[in-house]
Amino acid sequence: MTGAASDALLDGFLGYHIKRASNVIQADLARTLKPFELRMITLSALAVIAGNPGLRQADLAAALEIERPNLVAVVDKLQRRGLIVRERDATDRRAHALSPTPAGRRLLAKALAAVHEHEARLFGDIDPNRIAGVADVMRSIRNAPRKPGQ
Amino acid sequence: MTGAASDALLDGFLGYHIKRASNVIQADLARTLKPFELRMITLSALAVIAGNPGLRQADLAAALEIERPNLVAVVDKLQRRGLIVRERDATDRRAHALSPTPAGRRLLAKALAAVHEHEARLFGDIDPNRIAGVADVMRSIRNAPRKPGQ
DNA sequence: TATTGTTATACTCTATAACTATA
DNA sequence: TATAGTTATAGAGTATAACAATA
Repeated sequence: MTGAASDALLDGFLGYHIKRASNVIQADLARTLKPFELRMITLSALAVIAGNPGLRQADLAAALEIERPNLVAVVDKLQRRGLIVRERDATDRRAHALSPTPAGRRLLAKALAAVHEHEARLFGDIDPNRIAGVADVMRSIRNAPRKPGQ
Repeated sequence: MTGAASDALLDGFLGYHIKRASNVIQADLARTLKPFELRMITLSALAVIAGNPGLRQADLAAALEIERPNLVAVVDKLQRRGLIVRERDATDRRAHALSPTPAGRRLLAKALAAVHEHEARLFGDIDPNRIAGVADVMRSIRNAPRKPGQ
């Protein structure tokens, strides 16, 4: 046997299709964000900080559903680049309040515009109503009951 | 600022929603497949081999769109567990022909049944017509024009 | 006692260059 | 020259345990 192989046994699984599409999107987005020296997670963090100035790292981690330890390097990088400021919370000295700098807001705006172009390239042929429907399904998956860890 | 943070700046991006859902699915699927000692990629490879007995590794890599080097360990593992056989192709001695063993087919059937339960848990509340529509969109994303690498 | 941020660590996933053996 | 499979390697992404400072 040689040539194109069928994935018929996997075709009935939505998770398989989502994973395949997610890989394509991730690879294309990485190239799109490279000129900005941003990655998907760094951009997401910057966007949530810009949309919620003064929030704590724990709230950011919860909003993006990433583990707190994995956020440290991301926030460090944004701070070192002068895109956000990290200040001690006056009322709770354990917490760090995160806010975007003007430079952070400017870079975010440019990067989001590039992501728009990237999505237009990848999703441009798809009916906007279908896209909205897909987004709804993705949101409901996020809220679905999950298997408890052992 | 404390408490739930908004991701409003990211809400308009389909890629963001797909990534978030994909993470949830991946985590739940990993727990589902743990008793079988399979991961998403190992199961996918086994399923494609079972659906295309005798195919070459290069064809398997193309079918799953993963790099050839990353397939080696996956195929090794399946072979060491006696789930597939790897034979030299008679007409092209460079190539390896991959086929499932009876044990491989049995484990695949059990694992696919578990994945069905996992998808019912995650997607059970979603209208089947919408699920089919989402799968269509995911397939079209796979075929979308991509940014060339630098 | 519990929580915030952190360090250390490990495992998985993905990508690239270079090698070997065959064609 | 080109292709199939492999080795080595590096970079991201993700998860868990444990610690210091603070509540």
